[in-house]
Amino acid sequence: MNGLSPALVPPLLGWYDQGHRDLPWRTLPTPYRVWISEIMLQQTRVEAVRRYFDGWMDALPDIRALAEAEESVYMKLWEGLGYYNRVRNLHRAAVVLCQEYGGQLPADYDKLLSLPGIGEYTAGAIASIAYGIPVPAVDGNVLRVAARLDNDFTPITDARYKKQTRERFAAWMPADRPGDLNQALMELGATICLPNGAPRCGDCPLQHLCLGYHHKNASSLPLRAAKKARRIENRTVLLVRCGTLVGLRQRPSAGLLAGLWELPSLDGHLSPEETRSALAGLGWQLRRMLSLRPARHIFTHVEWHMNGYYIELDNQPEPLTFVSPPALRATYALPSAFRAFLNVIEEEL
DNA sequence: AAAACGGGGAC
DNA sequence: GTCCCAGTTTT
Repeated sequence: MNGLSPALVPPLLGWYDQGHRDLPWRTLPTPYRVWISEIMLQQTRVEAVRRYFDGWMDALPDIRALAEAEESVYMKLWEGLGYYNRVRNLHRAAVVLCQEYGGQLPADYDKLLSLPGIGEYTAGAIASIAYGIPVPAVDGNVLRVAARLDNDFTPITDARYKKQTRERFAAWMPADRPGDLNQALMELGATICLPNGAPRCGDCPLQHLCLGYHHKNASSLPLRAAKKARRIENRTVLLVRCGTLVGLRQRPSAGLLAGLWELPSLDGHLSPEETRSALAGLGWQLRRMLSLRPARHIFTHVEWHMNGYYIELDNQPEPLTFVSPPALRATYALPSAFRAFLNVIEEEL
């Protein structure tokens, strides 16, 4: 009954070797593939990443291809995956790698850590999985496993708890198979030591070491800090057509959904009359206008409550960009928030 | 230390 | 509805 200790290594690796999920980025764990997969996996479930990984690799097979890619290309490949600064940082890091590291990811934890988008977890994951360097990779899974193993009620959202956990693993990371050990810990968290009070302790290879199980606290752990309430933003979204073309707008280069394309919108929930008036003031020549079914989209810290209008125009006013549905599908990265309204022209997309 | 930053799947 | 995910960066 040791809690988090080196005693977990043999049973955990033994369990991992008996069978684990077959993940595309693990079949050929080159540094580039490990890097891309780890960035995609930040705050994102494995099943979501599966749909993106191979497409990315086909389009941008190596670091140099990424460094030389147009912004619209890598943004489109990331469309719908969220946290879009991740893909901008991937590109920035690829440029640095080509300029300063000969187009290779360095086999060095601190050099990896210095790259844009690579923090403590990701540096540890790349170093251990791609290069066999004995450093920990402490993610949300590992924090949950650690809190239960130790019967520790410290909120795992506390930055000190994460740092402490990382240092405890670092003190005894085995030189043999550090990448598999890190992956086994995450695999355990994702398949056995499940969150939300639903651990499958009966199937756990570490049950005999687990203080949380011993004290019957496994399903009560870990503790997390309370979440903040989201603010609500009311928008009036416009699905604009001019002939067969769709009117898009590019979002500002900073903030929420930075740099992505979007359906144009107005602040607040506007009535048809208010909308007509506002658009006439902008020089939009309305031919036709229909109400669309309202929709909501929930982000981490804000909710959009959206009313929508389908609008046909006789002109193509600034600052809109008018694109054909095939061009929209192929080239313009649109966030998921507008999906409900785009469904109106789904058959064209 | 807290907030910003997406989206979706499971309950 | 709530939870939380193979987190990082900025404030």
